[in-house]
Amino acid sequence: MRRKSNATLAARIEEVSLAARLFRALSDPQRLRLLSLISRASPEICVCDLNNGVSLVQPTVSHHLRVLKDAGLVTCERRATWMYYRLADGARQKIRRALTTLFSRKAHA
Amino acid sequence: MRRKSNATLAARIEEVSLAARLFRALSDPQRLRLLSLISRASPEICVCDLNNGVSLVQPTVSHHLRVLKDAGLVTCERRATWMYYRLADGARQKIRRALTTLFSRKAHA
DNA sequence: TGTCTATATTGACAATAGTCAATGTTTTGC
DNA sequence: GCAAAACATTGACTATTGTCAATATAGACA
Repeated sequence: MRRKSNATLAARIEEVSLAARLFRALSDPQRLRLLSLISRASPEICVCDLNNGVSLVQPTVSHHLRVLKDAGLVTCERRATWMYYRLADGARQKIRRALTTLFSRKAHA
Repeated sequence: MRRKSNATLAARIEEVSLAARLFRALSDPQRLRLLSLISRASPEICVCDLNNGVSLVQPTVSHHLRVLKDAGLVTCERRATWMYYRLADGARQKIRRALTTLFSRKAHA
């Protein structure tokens, strides 16, 4: 029984596309700095602190946070007037899996 | 004796910038597919095979290969009229190190 | 209700990036 | 040297992205 089919090929193309979107979220220095600040928080950090952490105006920070959230790398929660961001569960694993997909020998169609 | 100084802060900013550049090279699906083809080759692959591997014209493939090379992810070598690309030594480690920089708790200034 | 604070969204703009056609460069073989 | 093949580079065009100013939204509190 063959292990590869058109279905898995299509799935692999989708995987590559997902991986690319993930890496794109990581491809800006300011966004990387924000993610770094978030990932080192214990376990969360207020947006106001993030605003102070980079040399960008507030709407730009908000934009980057949205990109990180859309990529599934962070989650946020509102408490009172403040928004708290934290690393999403399995964010590191998600990236590691993307790399595995990229480099593993067997996965090729 | 304090372990962090302005010098290491500057170094960290540079590290973040480098990491972002690395991830940017990985942020395009077609380029990711090319890198995937290269990484699965044993141990190298001819550009003509890469051209057949994606649905892009030759100059576009050449452009993507240059981006990958500039990022230090692949190397190439000419033999006769053919160019052979292979994964750069330590390409995986380079990415892994970028992720470590990004997520490690201690490295923050 | 109204005001203040924190954050998000919208709109505009410049810069960057992906793509292709056309052209250039290098090597081979006659 | 010349023609052909393999690959790279250039130039042009469009789409996407990062940034900011202006505005909107949501919650706290008087």
